[in-house]
Amino acid sequence: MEKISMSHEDYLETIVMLGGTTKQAVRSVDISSKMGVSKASVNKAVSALKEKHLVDQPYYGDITLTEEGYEYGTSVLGRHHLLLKFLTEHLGIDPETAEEEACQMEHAMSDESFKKWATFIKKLNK
Amino acid sequence: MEKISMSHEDYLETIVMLGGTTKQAVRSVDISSKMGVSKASVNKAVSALKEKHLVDQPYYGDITLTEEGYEYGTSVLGRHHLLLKFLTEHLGIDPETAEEEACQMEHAMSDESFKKWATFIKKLNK
DNA sequence: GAGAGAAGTTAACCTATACTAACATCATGC
DNA sequence: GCATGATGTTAGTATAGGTTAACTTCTCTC
Repeated sequence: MEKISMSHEDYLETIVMLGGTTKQAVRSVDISSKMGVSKASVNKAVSALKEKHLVDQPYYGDITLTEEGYEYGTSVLGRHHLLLKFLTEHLGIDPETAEEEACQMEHAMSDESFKKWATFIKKLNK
Repeated sequence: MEKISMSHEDYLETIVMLGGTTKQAVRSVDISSKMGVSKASVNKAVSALKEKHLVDQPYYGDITLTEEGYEYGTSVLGRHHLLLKFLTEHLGIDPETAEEEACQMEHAMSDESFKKWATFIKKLNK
């Protein structure tokens, strides 16, 4: 899986958060309001993600994920949840701050490292 | 302390890594080679940091940090070391990967959170 | 089925950050 | 003390990611 920019990772993650899959479509305007960016920005990002075959979207139509896009978005969201859990439950950081920090940190974690994080956190819970 | 961009944080951090303080000057070309960016990029970034009173530099002269710049750079470097230690020693991530990931994550940690991280890691070592 | 408002698109623009190339200044060896 | 190579500066360019404003298309209600 080719690495994409943090910004593009955020778009994929948001689409998954909104329930997007290869079947379930998501509206541009919902991405826009969820992320707090303009409709134009979503349009631009989605066009780029189309080029990379990570999302599909017909002209003036709703957005679905490709297999690869779904996998990518899901993995980003997984890292997000893991980090959020760690920051709040184990470090005691307040939820809003943890949310922000997880949002940044999730982009800096490789698949390899994710596994190690997961193992570590599992052990902590025992 | 006003928050600056990740890129500018990297420049301050690098200056501290190279031994820069309020007294000890650092050369532009050394920042350039350490960071792997062009001399022109260093010049631009340093100019911006001068405007923010985080570094000092006379025309064609070497770079020193202001009190505030030193404090900022030191704190970024501290977060870097903490994360690197955690990623390598506790998660078992290999040093190169850990270095890269710490480099990204360090920008997503507030002072508040840093303290919590430090406390947590101290406990792990007991 | 036509009009109005919501949603999507496009064009033009802005900022941050990088680059290269050309130029200016410094500093060292002879 | 001056030429040359190293260092610093500036100008012009590119790309990524965002914006607003104007336009197109869709959809829902009557």
